[in-house]
Amino acid sequence: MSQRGVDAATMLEIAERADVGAGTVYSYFKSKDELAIAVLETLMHDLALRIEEVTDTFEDPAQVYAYGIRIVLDTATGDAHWKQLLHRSEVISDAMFRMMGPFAIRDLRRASQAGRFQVSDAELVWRLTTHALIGAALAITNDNVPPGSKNQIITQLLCMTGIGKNAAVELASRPRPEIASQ
Amino acid sequence: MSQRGVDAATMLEIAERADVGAGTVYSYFKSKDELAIAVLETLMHDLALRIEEVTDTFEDPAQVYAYGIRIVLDTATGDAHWKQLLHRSEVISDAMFRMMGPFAIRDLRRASQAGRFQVSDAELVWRLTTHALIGAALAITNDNVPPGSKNQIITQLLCMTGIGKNAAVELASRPRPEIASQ
DNA sequence: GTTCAAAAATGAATATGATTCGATTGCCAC
DNA sequence: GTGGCAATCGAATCATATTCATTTTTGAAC
Repeated sequence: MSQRGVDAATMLEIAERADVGAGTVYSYFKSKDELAIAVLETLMHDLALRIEEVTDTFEDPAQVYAYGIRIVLDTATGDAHWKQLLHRSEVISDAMFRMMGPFAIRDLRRASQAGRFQVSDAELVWRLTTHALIGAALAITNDNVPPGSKNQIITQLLCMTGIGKNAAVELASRPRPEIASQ
Repeated sequence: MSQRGVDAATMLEIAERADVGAGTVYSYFKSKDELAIAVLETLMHDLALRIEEVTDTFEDPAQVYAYGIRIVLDTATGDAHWKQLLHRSEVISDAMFRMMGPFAIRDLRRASQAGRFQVSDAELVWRLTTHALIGAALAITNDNVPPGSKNQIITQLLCMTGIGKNAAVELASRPRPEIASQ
């Protein structure tokens, strides 16, 4: 249903692909925007779960967080579905804040308790991070930032956790296990 | 021309306000989007110049940067024109990157040379900062983040410059001279 | 198996608003 | 005055999201 991005597709195309009439979509979603948000939320939640599967075995809670945001960045810049969505960045960022927030905020707190991060307001840090991350993904997609800067992007975002520059660099460059696809 | 936000207004309203025919706008701007971008760029550039006026007298280059992003946050959350524009955050962020970038990136470099910041890629830091800042402004406007968090927002963003947590807190809480209005 | 009311689905019609374009106007050089 | 060029106009076009009167499906009751 989100093959080419909800925004790019017309409601007619979406309805056709779903094998329903044009009006039927509206008995499931109040508006096109709401449909887009629902698709986004599904996408986000799925990715969050796949990340959890991998980070389950990590020792360092700071690494759980770092791995998560890196995978989001990789997915947002690599996956065709996501690329289409990127030009509604405030909608994406918000969906990300809500769907992945429970995990991310938990990790920020855990890592703070473990003395790795120094985050007093985890919600705020996560809010800023989502916007910056999606913005960075958009910039890479538009060739405004080279894909090779991904490591540095993650490093900068980790700096917001108060971990300190050197530790951030180290954390961003740790090897990353593959994530389950789809 | 941007009384209520370019996006909210129809092209007919815009044309009317400018006392021209509906089609005439298109001899100046290729599309509504291009018009919105032009308005945005003007807004950004004006603000950048007004900020320069104040920071001209600052001693500490780090404070120049900190003051600038704080004023942008205040303006984006306080000014009616800006609020309307916020829900196209990727467009705003991009205009901000381009129009205020020359100043901001200069300040990031100056402060780094002065040993206050530790920024290796000023463009990247500025890119992330614009997205996070506009995202934060949107969050405040939508009551997702209390306006009282502004100081902390600036603190977190300053952390991306590698200045360190304590120095960031201090920098964000310095008194701020008034800026020229309009 | 038939009946019928409620629920779900339909898609043609509506509404909104960006964009186009042929006609019109204003302007200037000669 | 006149020809021609550029700017301007706004009605017509086009694209799409959304609505809603009608049709179809469902499933409970007999």
